[in-house]
Amino acid sequence: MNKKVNEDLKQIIKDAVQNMPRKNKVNIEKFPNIILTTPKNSEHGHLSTNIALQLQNIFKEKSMILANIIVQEIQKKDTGILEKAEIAEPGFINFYLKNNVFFQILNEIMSKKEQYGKSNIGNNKKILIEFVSVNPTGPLHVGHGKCAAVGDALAKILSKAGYQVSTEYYINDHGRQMDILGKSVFARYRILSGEDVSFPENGYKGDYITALAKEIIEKHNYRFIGKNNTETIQFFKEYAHKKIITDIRKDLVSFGVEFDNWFSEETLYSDDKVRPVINRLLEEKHIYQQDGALWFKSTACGDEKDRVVVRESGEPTYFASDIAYHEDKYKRGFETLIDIWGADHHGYVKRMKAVIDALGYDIDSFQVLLVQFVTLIKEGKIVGMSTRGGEFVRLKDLISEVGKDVARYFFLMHSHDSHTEFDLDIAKSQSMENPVFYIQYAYARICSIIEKGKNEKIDISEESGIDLDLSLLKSKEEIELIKKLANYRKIIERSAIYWRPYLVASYLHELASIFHKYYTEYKVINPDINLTKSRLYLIHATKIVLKDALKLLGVEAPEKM
RNA sequence: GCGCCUGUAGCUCAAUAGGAUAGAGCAACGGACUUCUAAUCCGUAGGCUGGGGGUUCGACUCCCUCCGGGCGCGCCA
Repeated sequence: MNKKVNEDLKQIIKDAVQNMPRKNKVNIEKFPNIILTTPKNSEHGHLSTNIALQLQNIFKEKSMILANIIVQEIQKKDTGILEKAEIAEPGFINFYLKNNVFFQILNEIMSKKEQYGKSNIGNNKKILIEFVSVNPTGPLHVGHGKCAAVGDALAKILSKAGYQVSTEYYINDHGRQMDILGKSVFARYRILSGEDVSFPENGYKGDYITALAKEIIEKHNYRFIGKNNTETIQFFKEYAHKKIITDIRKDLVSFGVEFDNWFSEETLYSDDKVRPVINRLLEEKHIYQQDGALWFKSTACGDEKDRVVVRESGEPTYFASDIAYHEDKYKRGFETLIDIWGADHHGYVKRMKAVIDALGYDIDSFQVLLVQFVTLIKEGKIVGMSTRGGEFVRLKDLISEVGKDVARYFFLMHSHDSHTEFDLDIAKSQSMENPVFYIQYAYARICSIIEKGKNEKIDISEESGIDLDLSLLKSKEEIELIKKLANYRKIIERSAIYWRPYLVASYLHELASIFHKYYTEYKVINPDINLTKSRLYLIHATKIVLKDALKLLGVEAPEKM
């Protein structure tokens, strides 16, 4: 329900509880939070509260009796929004709202347009979401796609919920992995040129490495043969790195994901940001020396063991960069940091939390969202996805097979917390098995009706609400639809608070479902002109919400299908 | 062995943060197009929520325990 109605009703309940006659003369020391829910079962009213159940222990009185007294108290005055209030076992109070409350929601949607559903729970807080951040040693695969979709949708949802959001991709372009990449491509180059050399044991074996080597042969011929020196390796490294990053960026763009910032690990060293923070932590005794290496005391935050930040060789670890990187995030003014990682990195969470603590920031201001693995199903069988062997399905291929919209929706339709299955055959089928088309179809149907209305010279705009007789919208299905539209803001907020983009996805499916039912049952354009106008107004509002929610997920809203 | 995630209809997943009769989609079966797009709608069937204990007005949800699945436990990133 819209905010004002919710607040008003809470106040009404609160007043009623405070004014109610008390048998046991109990004072309410701590007033319980009044919780209003929208019941699943429409027989339980439009809104419901469990306040009487919560109060029964405080008042030492049966909840049904309390509920009864509260309802009597509420009924003493006209609230303007309530049709009636009922009690139900074992002590719920169910509220039925007046119809004009619903009509106001339609007016609100039509006047606010895409601003409808916007919330301010974020309080303009600066929040940084870092996601994907795949090593630039190979192309993106399907598993990364899930992180990308979740991160991107979350950013949009948080922004709608009133946060000041920035997104970032962290490029690990510093450590040994980059050297291995350079050596891998060089080795492939030499093999292709006919040299009898063995491929490095720990090298990257994917076919993209071969493709890179071929590309270099085309551009530079065989001029690197016999020049097995650091300069050559450096060239191969930089070439491969640049090319892979470009491809990653391209794949992400075609997936509808664009970052506000690409942060290079290398710059942490070139700008000398690592050493100072390590020294500081050393002074503050969060880091100590042992066996010739520097160790960070992550056991302070429940980690299994302390972790090395600078090796015996004097070379800093990846972890050292991460300390500096996260400090830098705070220094840039972000109050909340969200990192989205694949579930295989979960062992890293505790040490990072310990870092945040040691740096002196609130441990809860740093949150990690672990995205569980995706199992890809093709023809009923599981498709292998080993990263090193190079036998994974690329995000690029997935997009070209099923399209951006379907791929994104499939990643977003379930909780990031659960291991999901991605069935390629269902995703490809343009049938009713596919929930994306189901939602888009609802949108297209609405567009089609509005178009037909225009052809018959019946046009509806936001101003027309004043002249309309919305009380004509009284069928169960119409009220259901409006109720769902009214719930939009709440879904955004919950989705933002618990970082669950899938709530928006399932909301969309439910909204589409209600619309489809309504569509089948009633004709929007019908002989009664006033009824037609009111119904057009309703579906127009539905269209606005559908489009906005789809936008949050990064899924297109086609006008025709 | 320790840690994180997970176990709900034949399958894929929900369940409003502890709420009312555990719900959707697919698959199965039976219906609905002369009408704004049938990529839709309606109906039938399908459940000891992995097992057992506990907490309370009330548990899929929280706690303990056991069993199963995924992932991780480097001076790799």
